[in-house]
Amino acid sequence: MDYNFREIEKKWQRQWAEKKVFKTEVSADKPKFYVLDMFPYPSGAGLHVGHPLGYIASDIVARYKRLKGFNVLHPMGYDAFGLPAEQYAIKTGQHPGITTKQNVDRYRSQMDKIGFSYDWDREFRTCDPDYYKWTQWAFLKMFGSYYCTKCGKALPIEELEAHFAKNGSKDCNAACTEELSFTAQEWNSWDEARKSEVLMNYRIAYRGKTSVNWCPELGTVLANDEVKDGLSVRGGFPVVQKKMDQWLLRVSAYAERLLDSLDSLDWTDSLKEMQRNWIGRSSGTEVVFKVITGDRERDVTIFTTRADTMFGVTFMVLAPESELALELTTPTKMAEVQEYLSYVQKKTERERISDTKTVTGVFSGSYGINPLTGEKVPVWISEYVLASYGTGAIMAVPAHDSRDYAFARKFDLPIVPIIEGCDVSEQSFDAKEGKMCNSGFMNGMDVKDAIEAAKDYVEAHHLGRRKVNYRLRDAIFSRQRYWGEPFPVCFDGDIAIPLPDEALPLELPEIEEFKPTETGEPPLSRAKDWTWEGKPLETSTMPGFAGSSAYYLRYMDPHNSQALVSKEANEYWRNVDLYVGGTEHATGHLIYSRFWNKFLYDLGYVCEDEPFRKLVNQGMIQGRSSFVYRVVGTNQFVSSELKEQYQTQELHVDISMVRNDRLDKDAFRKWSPEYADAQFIPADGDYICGSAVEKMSKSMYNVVNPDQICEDYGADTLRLYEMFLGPLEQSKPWDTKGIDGVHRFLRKFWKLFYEGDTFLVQDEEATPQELKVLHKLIAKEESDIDTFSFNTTISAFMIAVNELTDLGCHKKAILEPLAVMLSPFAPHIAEELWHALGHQDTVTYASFPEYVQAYTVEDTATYAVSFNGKTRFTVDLSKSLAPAEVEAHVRALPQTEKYVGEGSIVKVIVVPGKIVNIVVK
RNA sequence: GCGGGUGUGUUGAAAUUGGUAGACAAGCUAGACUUAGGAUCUAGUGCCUCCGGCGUAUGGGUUCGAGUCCCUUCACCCGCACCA
Repeated sequence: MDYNFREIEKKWQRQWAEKKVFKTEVSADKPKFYVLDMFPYPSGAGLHVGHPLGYIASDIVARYKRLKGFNVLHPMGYDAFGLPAEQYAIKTGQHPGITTKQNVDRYRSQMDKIGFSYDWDREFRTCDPDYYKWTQWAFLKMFGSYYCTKCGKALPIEELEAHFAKNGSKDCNAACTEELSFTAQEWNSWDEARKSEVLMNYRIAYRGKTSVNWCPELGTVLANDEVKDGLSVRGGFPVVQKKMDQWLLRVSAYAERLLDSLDSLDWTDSLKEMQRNWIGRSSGTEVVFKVITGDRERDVTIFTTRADTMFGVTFMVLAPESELALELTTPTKMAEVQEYLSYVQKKTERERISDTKTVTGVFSGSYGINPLTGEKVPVWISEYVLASYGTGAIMAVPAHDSRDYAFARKFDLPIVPIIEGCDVSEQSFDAKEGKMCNSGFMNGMDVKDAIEAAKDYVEAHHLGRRKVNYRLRDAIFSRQRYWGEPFPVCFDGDIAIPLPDEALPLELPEIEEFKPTETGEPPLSRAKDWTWEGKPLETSTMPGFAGSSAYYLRYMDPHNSQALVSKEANEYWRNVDLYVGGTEHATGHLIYSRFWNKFLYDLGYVCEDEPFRKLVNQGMIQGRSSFVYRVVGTNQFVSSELKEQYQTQELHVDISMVRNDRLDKDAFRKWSPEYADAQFIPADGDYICGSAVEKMSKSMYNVVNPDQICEDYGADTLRLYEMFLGPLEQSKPWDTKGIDGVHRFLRKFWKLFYEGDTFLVQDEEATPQELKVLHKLIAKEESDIDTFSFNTTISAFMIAVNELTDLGCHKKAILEPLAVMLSPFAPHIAEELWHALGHQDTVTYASFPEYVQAYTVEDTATYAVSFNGKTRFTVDLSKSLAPAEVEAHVRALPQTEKYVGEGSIVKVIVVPGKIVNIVVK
C-alpha cells in the first residue's frame, strides 16, 4: 500500500465530520484552551494559499493542546457584513445576502479540504439575525450608559440623570464630548428634547455632529483606519471631510485603560507600540491666555507639553476649523480670514496630508497676552493646527518647535531661544535637553526640571492646569449603507428612542435598490415602512467592526437566545488564550474589540477585562509572479537572460504555465489566441521567465489555490509546507519549489510503516539509540510550539525520520509516539497510521508522549577547550549516562562555575582562565 | 521626521540564546537505475593563493570565546505622521 493521500485525506475528513470529533463542550474537570483565528471576510475570489497560513498554525496549536489534555475551543465563522458584497449588489442587483452565502460556502469547502479541527457546530455569520441581535443589544447597552471618570467604569445613564436632577452638572465625573455647566434647577426645567440632547453629551453610544471622512464614491462615512492617504482602503476612492450627524462610540473614555492594560498582554512589542501610538497619550498643561480682539477680551485655553518654553512664545495659532477662528478675527482682517478659511475648506484631506511642507496662514488681528511675561503676541490662523486635538489653539515657540519655526520663518515672526547655547539660525532646537535661559524663574534649570517647574507654577498661579490628552478619537459608528446591522433606534423628532430588548433582532428589511437615494439618504430609507410604532427608524447601519467586536464571546455559547454568552460558558472559557491573525487590524478591530470587551466587563456581562491574552501575527504570503518579454512590435518572446539585447515589454504570465522559471511554451500558445503563433528566443533550450515578488492577486496571474495543492500533493503536504516556509510572523513569497521536499518526507515517514502492502511495524523493545531519536524530537516539538517555530519542528521530524530509516527502525515503541507527535502538523497521515497500529479511537485525543530524559546522552562527548586559541580534545564520559550522571560528572570537574543541562546538550563553563565547553551529542 | 524591526550560502532558512556557523530543505553538479520522469537512490556543493587561511551588511568595542551583547555607518521592511 502506497501513501495514497487523496484517499486517506478524504476518508478521515469525512469521519471527523460525521463523528463530530472536534465538538467541544464545557467540561469543568479539564483545563480549557481557546485558540481563535481572526475570522475572514469571505470575498468572491475564494481562498488563496496565503489565507490558511494562520489557520494552519492555530490548528497545529489546537491539535497539540488536545494531545496535552486540554479542552480546546477552536471555532470558525465569517465576518459577513461589508462593502464588497454591497458594491456587487449595486452593480448587479444581486442581493448581498446571496453573494455572501455563495462566498461563505466556497470558503467552507476550501477550508474543509485542509483538514482543520474546528468545531463547526459553533459556526456563525455576523449577518445572521441571531448573531447581530447581540451586536444591537450591546449598542443599546452603550446607549444606556455613561463613563464615570471617578470610578473608571461604565455606569447606567439613569444614575447620571438622577445626579443631574439633584446636583446639576456639578461633580458629575462623566466622560463627555464638551464640558457643560448647568444647575439641577435648569435640568429639571428642561423638556425631554433638551434633556435628550444634553444626555447625548455623555452616553457611550451617542449621536453627534462631527467632521467625518466622507467617501462620495462609496456613499458612506469611513473610520480613520478605513482611510489611507486620503483614499478609502476598500476601493481607493477619494475621501473628503464633511460635517454630519453620526452615531459615535465614546472609545476615548477608555483611552487610559486601553493603554494601561496593554502591559499585561502577551502581544508583540511592535503591535503594542502601534496601539500606544494610536492611543497617543501625552501629558502636558492647559494654559489660559487672554486674547484681545479690538476692544473685546476673552480667555483662550491652549494645550502644550512644553510649558517650560513659555518665555519663548512669540505668537499664537488657531485651527481654521475652530470656532475661535472667526470669533477672534478683527473686522479689518475679516475678509482676508474668510478667504483663507474657504481656501482651507476646499483642500481635501489628501492635499493636506501630501502637502505638509507648504506653510500657510493668516493673521487674525487679535493679540494674546502671555500670562507669564505679560507680553503681547499676535494670534494667527493656520491649517497646521488641528481643531480636533487639544483645544484647537496653541502657543507657538518657534525656537523649540520645528513647525512653529517654519511658520515664523515664512511670516517673519520673531524667534526667541530659551535654552543656553542652542543655535536656531537654521532650524529649531526641539530636544528636551540643556539649561534654560531668558526664562525668568526657570533660568539655569535643566529642561526636564523646568517642564515640571513650569507646570507647578501654572497651577500655583491659577493660570491653567495639568492635562493629559489622547489622540484616540471616538469611533464613528454610522455607515450610510445597506449591508450592515440596523440601529435599534427610532426618532421622535430629534429625540433618539432606543427600542426595547424584546424588539431585537431588528432585522434588516428587504429593499430593491441598494444605492443611496437621490438626496444622499442611506439605502435603508428606501425600505417600506421602516418604522417602529409609527416612528421612523434610523436609516444608517453599523460599520464592519461592529460585528467583529465581540464575536469571540459568541463562540463560547453560539446558540444562546437569552444572552450573548451565558455566565457559565463565559466563566469557563473566559478569554482567548491564543489569537492568530494579520497585523492590519492593529488599530482597528484590535482596539474596538478591547474597548467593547471592557465595556461589557464594566457591566458585568463578561469576567475578563481583556479579550486576547496572547496574539500572534502571521506574515503575509506574497505571490511570485512570472514574466515573459515580448520584443516590442513583434510576436517574439525573448528569454529573461537575453532581454537586455532587445527592446522588450514585460508581461505577466500565469504561473501555472511555469515550472522552475521555465515556460511551458505550448501552454502559453494556447493561453490566449493572441499568443497562438508566438515565437521564442531562448538562450539555450528552455525559455526562462523573469520573476518578481508581488501581492498575490488575480491580475498578476500569480495566485496559487490551496485546492490545487491539496489535489496534487495533499492537505498534509500543504500544511507542512506552509509551516516549513519560514517563521510564522515573517512575510514571504510563495514558491512551490521545495514542496517536493516535505512531500518526500511524508512518503519516507509512510515507508517506516509500510513497504508495499507489508506492514512493517514490530512490537520490539527500542534501543537507547532509537529512543534518543524519539526524545530529541519530543523535546524539540514541545519547546517549538510555544515559540511558533514550526519550521524547525518539521526539520527535526525530517532528521528523525532519516535517522530511523538509517537504523532500519520499524518499532511500535518509536513509531507510535511519532505518529501522535506528527498529528498536529499532518493529521490525515497520522490518523491513518494510528489506526494501522490497531487503534479504534482517534489520534486527536491520544496523549502526547512524555519526555523521558534518561536516553538523551550518548557514549562519548566532545569536550572542546577553546581557551587560549583553539585546542580541542575528546573525553570519554563513560557509557549511556543519564543527564543527572553527566551533571554529577561535570560538577566533579574542578571549579565548575556554571552548569546548564537541557535536552541532549550539556554546557559547562570552568574558570579561572579555562573556559571549557562540553557538548554532548 | 518619530517609533518598531530586519540584515547569515545560489534560494527558504537553522544555530541549544555568548560556546564546532550554514542543521533541515530547495537549487545546482556528477554518478547509478532505468518502462525517459516533474520518479528513486548515491556522492559533492560558503569562499580562497586548499597540509593552511578567510567568512554571519559596515567599521570599532567588551570577552578566553560574538551571527548572538554595546557603539558607528549603510541598506531594506513595517507602522505613525503637522497630535503642539
